[in-house]
Amino acid sequence: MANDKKVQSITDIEVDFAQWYTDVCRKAELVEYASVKGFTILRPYGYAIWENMQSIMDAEFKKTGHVNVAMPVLIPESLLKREGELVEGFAPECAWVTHGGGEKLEERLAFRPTSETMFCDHWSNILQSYRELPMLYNQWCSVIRWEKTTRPFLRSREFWWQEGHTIHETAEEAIAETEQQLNCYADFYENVLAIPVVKGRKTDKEKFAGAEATYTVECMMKDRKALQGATSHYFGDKFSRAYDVTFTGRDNTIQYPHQTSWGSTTRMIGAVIMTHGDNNGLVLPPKIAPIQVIVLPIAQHKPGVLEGANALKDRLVKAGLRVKLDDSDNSMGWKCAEYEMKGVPLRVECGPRDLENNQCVLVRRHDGEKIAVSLDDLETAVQEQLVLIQKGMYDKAKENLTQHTYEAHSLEEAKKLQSENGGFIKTMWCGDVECEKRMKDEAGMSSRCMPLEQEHLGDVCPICGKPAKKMIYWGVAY
RNA sequence: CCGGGUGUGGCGAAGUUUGGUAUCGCGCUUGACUGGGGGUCAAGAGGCCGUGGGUUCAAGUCCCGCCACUCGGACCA
Repeated sequence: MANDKKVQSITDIEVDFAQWYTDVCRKAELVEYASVKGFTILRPYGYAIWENMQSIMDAEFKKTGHVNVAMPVLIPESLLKREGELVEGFAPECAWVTHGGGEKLEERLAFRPTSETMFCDHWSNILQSYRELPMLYNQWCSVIRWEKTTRPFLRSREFWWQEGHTIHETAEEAIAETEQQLNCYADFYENVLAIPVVKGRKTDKEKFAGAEATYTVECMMKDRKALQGATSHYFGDKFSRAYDVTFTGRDNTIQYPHQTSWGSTTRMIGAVIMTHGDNNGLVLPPKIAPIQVIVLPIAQHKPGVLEGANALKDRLVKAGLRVKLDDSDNSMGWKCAEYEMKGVPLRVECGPRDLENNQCVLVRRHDGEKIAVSLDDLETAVQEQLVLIQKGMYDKAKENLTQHTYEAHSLEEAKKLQSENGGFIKTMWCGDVECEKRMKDEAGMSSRCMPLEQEHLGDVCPICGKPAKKMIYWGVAY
């Protein structure tokens, strides 16, 4: 029942995953393409999801002392270029402003691809004493990176995100911040988005340009490809030195603060789509769903029905839920399909027969289960279901992750597992970038991360045979 | 950036081979009947066929250029 195809306008997930994804994005009215390639319009429904994500995350950031700021959108070229690795990493994908008011600028300006440079520049002007540390900043904004291949949410030339930037008196504090924010992301993914993650450290090849260490949460999509969910970076004092950010320490010497940055983007919406979605469209976890409950009156022109349905809606709103009642003249079938496409977690059906029996019918989006409940218990029953749905969605995604994480002891085995099953392949690794490149060339997989929770799978690197240093996850990534 | 594909009402397509009155489905508007899984009927509105040149009595259709989008590859949150 749950897998019955009810929405005809969305390509089947088994037929063409990429097309299915695009169909969902558009049929659920999340995005529309804009007139410049790689730029998308986040439509009200899509933006509402983002707003829910934002408000939950923002509250978490504030709990740990972070404050929001707003930095300029343009970076002078000379400022951007002060740190070599960052320039190398980002310059190729910068968009540049060369003219202002019709006149050519003396120095061209980059649209921010990320804002480390501006935070550093700002700090170099305001920081004086260790007493002012740490500075725990965050900003919600969009950035521009001139990507060649673009897809809604997953890779666009402009994307919305939050970027946290902090400076600390000591390396230990900065490292602790990096870990804290990584855990913040992991918790958000698991508890809010209902997406299980693998927490780990990126290899030098995959880490952020200019970072000392990059930590990541990696998740697995329904097509078993990997998606980098969010990253948290430790910079040491590299940027501080490059941008001359200094403070007077407790011992009255000039010191360089230790820095972190961490970011998560609207890509998380893509992760939700590809983790939970099905052939009927989007499936949203209750915690971020713009509409948690859709109330559908049946035969609404019959006396008492609409009134009954409205009363029911009012009770749920009063209980603190995000509820909508659709009393449009569309047919029942149309409405069911519409809210399934949009991923509304719970549908409440309320018709003449139900009202006669003092009941209504709850239908769960993620598994199609129907439950008749007495109107006496409406609020508790609905709230209970939303909790169960949130958990049910996580469990289902966790099963996909666990089932498709494999262990390999040779390059051949890794190749075979990848081509037959997809998913994550875990192996030991010597730490050599050459082995990483070989895995990419021969098996098509990049390293995802070295999980924080290490397992001992053997003593040697399966690629080169040298002694192994770490257990590492591989996968085909978005 | 390399290779393939596609541009025709809001969306999806047919028509292009062989030049000859702009088609279909969905959606939209108005009204009626309906209503427990994308309802039925009726009447409407909406298109210089991506763009610029050329060939021709005549171009959506043929020729040349450009642009955009899209799918693979390389690069990336």
